[in-house]
Amino acid sequence: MSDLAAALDVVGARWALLVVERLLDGPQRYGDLQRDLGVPTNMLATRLRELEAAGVLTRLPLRHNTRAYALTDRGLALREAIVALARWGAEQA
Amino acid sequence: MSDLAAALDVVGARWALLVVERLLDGPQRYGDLQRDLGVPTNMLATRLRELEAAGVLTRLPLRHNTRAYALTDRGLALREAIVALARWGAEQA
DNA sequence: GGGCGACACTTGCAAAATGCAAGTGCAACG
DNA sequence: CGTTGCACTTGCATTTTGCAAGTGTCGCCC
Repeated sequence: MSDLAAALDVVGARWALLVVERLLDGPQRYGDLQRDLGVPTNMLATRLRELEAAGVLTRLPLRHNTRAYALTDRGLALREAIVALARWGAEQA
Repeated sequence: MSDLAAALDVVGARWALLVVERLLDGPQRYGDLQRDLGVPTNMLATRLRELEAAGVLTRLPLRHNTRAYALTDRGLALREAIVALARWGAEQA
């Protein structure tokens, strides 16, 4: 499997890169991600589980039953790729 | 819609970026893409149609009933993003 | 000129991913 | 002790993906 295929195995699923992009601005809570991205709640829960298992993000416990999601170093390392893709997307206008 | 979401609308589907990556080495024929990538034939046909419609690649007619697929300038502009993603994928080893 | 193989697909259907809407559990607040 | 906010889960419809087999066209060979 190529390096690109390996990357897509982790962040190639729908919404995955958008979630990571949102977290580049700092830790976010579940409800914030949901509202900002417009992602279906079950998909968001699934992606967060997968991305956590892949070591891309971690859960930060906050008060009582709330938590925030934050990128790990591996997640932060996606910044370059995300910026490059977003720049390409911007050129389509 | 964010720039990243716009990009993913075009190249976010399964196999799309892998097809583009393969074409970065130069024009390829249908059968070559199929064998090299291991992509199901109906998916390949669908992706090639979509990527052509999006202006990412074009068909080059060859002899009789054969053709090759080549990246347009817009397709070539994906090189940076693909390299960045592949590099990230390689770091997972 | 009829059969054969290569090439580029299409078609039919099963399996998996995605999306929508409603429901669950739990802690704090009043 | 009922209500509210948050973080999910669950059930089911829709869409996407995948597998396998079939179609059409052209050139080649006998």
